[in-house]
Amino acid sequence: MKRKPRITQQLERYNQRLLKAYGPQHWWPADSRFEIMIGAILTQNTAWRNVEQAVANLKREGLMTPRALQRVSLKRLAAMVRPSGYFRIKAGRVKAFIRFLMQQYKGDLRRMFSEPAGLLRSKLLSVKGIGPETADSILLYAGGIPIFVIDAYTRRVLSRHRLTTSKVSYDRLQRFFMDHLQPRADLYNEYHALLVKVGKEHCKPTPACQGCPLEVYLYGKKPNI
DNA sequence: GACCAGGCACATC
DNA sequence: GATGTGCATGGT
Repeated sequence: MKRKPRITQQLERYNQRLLKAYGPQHWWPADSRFEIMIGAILTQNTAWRNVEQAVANLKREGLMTPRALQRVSLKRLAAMVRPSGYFRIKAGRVKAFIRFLMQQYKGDLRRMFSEPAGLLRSKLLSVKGIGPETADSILLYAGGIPIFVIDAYTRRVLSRHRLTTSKVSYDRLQRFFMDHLQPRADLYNEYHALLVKVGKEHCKPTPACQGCPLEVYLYGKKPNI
């Protein structure tokens, strides 16, 4: 059996360390695929606890369905998502996504996710307010499609460990993971969630590396990309 | 009060 | 392609 490339071994070692330290994260926390997609928009550059309040508002008001969100006024929607910040922007983004979902797939998620993944990704990216991270979160966490999600934590953890440079592009960093790991949705799901976890615990802007499960000897010397 | 949080669009060079 | 700015709430 062929020996695995060094980077693959290193990325797998990181995953094993994090899994051992924190256990499965069971992402995405939501009651439905639709709720995951709305949450993906609302959590843009925002702490998840704030999103929880906005999501709770929507559910309490019976708005967590494509039809209901299609009908609700922009003003009322903005009031509902207010706790998640950027509330006027995000209300517009949710509306834009709902328009896309209704026009392209008649609000049917099964129809949406039966599209070829690459085509669906590019269509999602064409919706105003859906960028690479939000699109990939929808594909991976709502669609179960094996695509690696990159976020600010992923960047910070890897660059602090000198696996990558700090300003590597989204697409390159995503390719870095996907070129060296098996294309498995369950693996990508947990790995990304664990990177967020260790980011929250230890890889803050001001490092708190004491007790981090990714110990110092795992640090590389030269960035791979 | 400062800083941060599971981005994105848009203007400008 | 890189860099800068506006968008906004809520917790530490």
